[in-house]
Amino acid sequence: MPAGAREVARVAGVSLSTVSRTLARPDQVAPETREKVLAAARSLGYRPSPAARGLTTGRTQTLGLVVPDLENPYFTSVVKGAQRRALSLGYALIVADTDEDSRQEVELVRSIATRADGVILCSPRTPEEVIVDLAADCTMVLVNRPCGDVPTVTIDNRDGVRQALDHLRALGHRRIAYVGGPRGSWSDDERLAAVRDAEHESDLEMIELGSFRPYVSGGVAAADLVLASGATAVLTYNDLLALGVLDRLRQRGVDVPGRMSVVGIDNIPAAALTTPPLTSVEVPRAASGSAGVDLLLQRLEPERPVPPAEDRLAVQLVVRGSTGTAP
Amino acid sequence: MPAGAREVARVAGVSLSTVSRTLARPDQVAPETREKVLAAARSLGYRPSPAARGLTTGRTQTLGLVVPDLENPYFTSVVKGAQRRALSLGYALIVADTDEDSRQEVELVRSIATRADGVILCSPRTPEEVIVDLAADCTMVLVNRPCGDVPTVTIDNRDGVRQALDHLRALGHRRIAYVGGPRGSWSDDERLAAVRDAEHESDLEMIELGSFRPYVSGGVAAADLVLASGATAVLTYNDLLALGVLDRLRQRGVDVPGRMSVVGIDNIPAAALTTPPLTSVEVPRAASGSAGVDLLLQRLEPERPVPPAEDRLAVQLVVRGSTGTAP
DNA sequence: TTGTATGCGTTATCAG
DNA sequence: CTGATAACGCATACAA
Repeated sequence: MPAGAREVARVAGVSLSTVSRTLARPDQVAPETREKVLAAARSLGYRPSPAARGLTTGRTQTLGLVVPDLENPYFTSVVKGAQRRALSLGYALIVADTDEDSRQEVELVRSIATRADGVILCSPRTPEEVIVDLAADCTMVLVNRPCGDVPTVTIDNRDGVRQALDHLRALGHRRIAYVGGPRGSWSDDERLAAVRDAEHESDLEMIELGSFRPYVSGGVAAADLVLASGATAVLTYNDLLALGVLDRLRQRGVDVPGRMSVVGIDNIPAAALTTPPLTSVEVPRAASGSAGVDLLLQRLEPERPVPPAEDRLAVQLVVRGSTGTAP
Repeated sequence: MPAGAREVARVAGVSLSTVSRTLARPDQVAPETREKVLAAARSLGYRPSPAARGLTTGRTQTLGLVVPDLENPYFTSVVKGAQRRALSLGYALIVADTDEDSRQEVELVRSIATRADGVILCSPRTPEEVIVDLAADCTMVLVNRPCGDVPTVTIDNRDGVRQALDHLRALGHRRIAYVGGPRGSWSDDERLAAVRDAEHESDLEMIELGSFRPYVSGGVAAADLVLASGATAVLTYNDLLALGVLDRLRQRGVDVPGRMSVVGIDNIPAAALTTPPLTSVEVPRAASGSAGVDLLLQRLEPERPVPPAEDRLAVQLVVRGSTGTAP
């Protein structure tokens, strides 16, 4: 149904190769011929077949993105950022969700890798060896976890925790709980490490709780432990956990921030809408996705002049109503 | 780098076509040969090139999905549902976000259509003619808006409004505001029509407000109008608007549901987390995406035995704390 | 049941 | 600057 280059050539009265050349390197064809070809192409609504092109060039102009859960607001933003950037660079983006099941992840990535020039993988908990293995025969980059020498874009987790704890400390809190996320995830490791550093380098007394699954339900469960711990403030692994904590505290009639201050990490959209609004560490989620694309393209097209991809994104505490002076 | 069918043939000691046949129609090849081929393929990590296959078959085993905004929780779920279903049927899914800019939508769809066997389009506000035009040379289906004779999966908007209003009426409310969404969107038309029907068929007095952009900010703006209208309850076009309304009401010290009851539509995850939790009409968002894929496949592979795709999905009111008896 | 030959739509190479 | 021709990797007649 769609017109092919052959027909464009016929209509324009030139050869097939001239058509191809006109579209690929317009400057290597006579202006006059160029116009004829372009006109013919336009009138026929010609669009080169990416499949055919890919066969000879080896490039599909398509990237892949694999995340654990599309509905997790964190990854939603990563997808948005990656899609936007990919599109603007002329690439389509295949998106896949592993449903938190890292077993099918390898197969998924391999499958996508055959249709794409490279894939961006968000996989917080998959074993390092598995990823290194994968990276051996798929060109890929990682988001939010370093692994071997696979190119990675990360965020400054430690600084985020530091900012949050500095804030709480300034408000007079000394006994602070940390509600941990998925044990073994790089982010949780980093955040936990920063928590311990803070404890050693200041007069803070940190109480480590967890791990919890990084969803609202986990936070609900954590809240009671936090209360029992005698802490006057709590920092959670992410905002979803914080939302759960807030919800449970409200249920139990605990005043926030009067009796307990709460800080989350990620600054997802919902954070601004709770009662009270959640103080949270803003992390550049969309920028992570965008940077993932840049990093990947840097490998795919070293000649393209892309901005030197940042690989360690900065974070910034956003103070809202859920934190106040210590009781 | 990746092994080709030719090499598999060499290793297995058979011809190229036998390899191809073994994978496509295993029963038309001698069991013994089959094993040899499969073994060779496995040992080489052979994966057929989708591009090459697509060239001869005309199918890419890829679908496209275009939405206005990936970060809108409504579409996030549609994407999740579509991705899941596509994957389970052996298709990859290219996802694109128009950033609410329907001008680039046509080009985007066409571009994706060249790489996919069909595309699912969520486009609430694009003019009908534009879509009909597009559907003329792209095989596509629509989600959440009927248009000409393009296959569409919709939800039962009218029934949703009816359920919401029945609920409020049962609680004694008689004067109810409706905060409208994007004028001209099919969903808003339907919901508005249901609102008017309800007014004519009962003793309800409906106050139409709007239109508002279907985001939290719109709800914040709408809240003051709602208060001024003398209504005792408000139904919003969607949950995001309802969240905005709730937020503003809290700011102004209005008791919910004591002085004002609030009902949203969509039942997005955040609806359960507000204070008070939001009563909302659950709409099967993920199922919409899933059904979109089914509908598309029904056209692409009429022979495949798929469940007869439902094209009008049912909704169900979920009552939470934001609604109570009329003051 | 298996192998041979041809074509899918494009790019790339090379000769004109 | 342009045109003929050979790949690209696989599927599918058709022949054996």
